[in-house]
Amino acid sequence: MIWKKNTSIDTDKEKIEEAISRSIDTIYPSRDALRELLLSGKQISVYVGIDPTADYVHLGHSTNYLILERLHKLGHKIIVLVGDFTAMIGDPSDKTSARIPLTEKDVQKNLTSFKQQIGKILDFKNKQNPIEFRFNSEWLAKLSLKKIIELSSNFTVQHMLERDMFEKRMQEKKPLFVHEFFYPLLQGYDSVALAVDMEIGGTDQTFNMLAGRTLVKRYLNRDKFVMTTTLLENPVTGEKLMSKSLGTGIGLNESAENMFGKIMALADEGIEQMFTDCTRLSRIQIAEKKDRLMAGENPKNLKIELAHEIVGMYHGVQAADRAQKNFQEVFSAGGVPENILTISADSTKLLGDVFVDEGSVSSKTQWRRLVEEGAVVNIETKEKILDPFTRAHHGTYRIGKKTFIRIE
RNA sequence: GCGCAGGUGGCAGAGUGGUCAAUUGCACCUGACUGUAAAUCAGGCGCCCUACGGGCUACGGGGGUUCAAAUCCCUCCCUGCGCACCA
Repeated sequence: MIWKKNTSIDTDKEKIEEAISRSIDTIYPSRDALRELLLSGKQISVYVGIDPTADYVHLGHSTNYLILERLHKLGHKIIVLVGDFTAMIGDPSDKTSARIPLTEKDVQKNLTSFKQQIGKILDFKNKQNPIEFRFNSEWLAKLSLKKIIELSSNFTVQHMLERDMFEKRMQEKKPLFVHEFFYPLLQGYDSVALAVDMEIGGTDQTFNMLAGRTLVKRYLNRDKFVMTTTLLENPVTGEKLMSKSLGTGIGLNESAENMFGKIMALADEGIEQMFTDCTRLSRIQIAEKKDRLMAGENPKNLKIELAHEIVGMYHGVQAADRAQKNFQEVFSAGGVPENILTISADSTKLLGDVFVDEGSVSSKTQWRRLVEEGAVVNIETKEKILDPFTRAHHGTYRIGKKTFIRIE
């Protein structure tokens, strides 16, 4: 890969500071060293790895891309590495991650969706300094057993076992498979193959990224920087905030209305972190928000601004305006959303069957429960549905708090 | 290879012949309260049946014993621990 050496590198102090101080947990070897490198005017290459087994990108991931965006704007080289080969092993950091061989088609499909979502943050159209996409199967699939053995010889079993996840599983006497040791090894080798200057990832990736640092030092005799970013968590319970398995994630491709609503449902305590990690507001602007909170302003206002800001990033300002208006009308004032699912049915059918067939209700038993709980209301007549065998008359229905369906 | 202990619902983890569709915690759903906050409280949480009742499918896979099995027996698969191996 050849790129122009004279790509202009921005060494603006404040911009650099913004890029290396925000949403960051730790920088290895040190923040000072990184600052110095960025101030030197040299172009560095930075990569972030993505998992091609799913096309789910949520607000927690956006943190990394916002940092990459800042670095990209400073003129640095950005590489997105698609872990199509490592996906076959499954990252031990996340025990739910799939260990399935993906077809090329799956990968391409997920990648297209990924680009579409991340494209709202990163500028994939920049021609002067294009963002590069690489696949680690390119080099990992070709590794010989000889090379693999050699790679393994860079780490001791004790070193591997130091990893939190492994240590914990040892202690809990849970299975720990040999092939799982290869994950950090192979991810580490990615850094060598790409010959990058820095890798960015969540704190859960620390071990894997540091393995890369070790290998880069051995094979390329260079210092690879590792930047770990903070994970969004519930400040009260410490629970991961954006968890697929816990169902708390806010996906980047969700509708403006859903996204707005989910952000409003987050705990107040997380407002500041959300502004820092998920928006482009400057540190100064965020400090102002914080001051208002401290001064006793209703957190709801700040949260609305947060939701508006974030929805605006992914759906545009107009959609954010609409989502806000919609939110205030529907939930604050008890109205009905503008765009609701409309299905046609006639009264020869039972209302419950219509909803189950449509998918809003998971089963007839569940439907019966919902009716018994008083969760189903015909909004037009303001009447609760009390009989599970009510026929599907025309009208607008609300099931629970969030589901609205109109029958024509 | 040998021995011992295990494999239960989305996860964790009880239950060791009928009262088990399976205690409990987390997650989830609904209601109350609210700012659709969060926290809290109450209820629910396999599926089907116009149901204070009935049926079907489920406790790693397969087979068996029994009127009756998640629970007992056989077998296969998987995991942990210990021994052996490490000259």
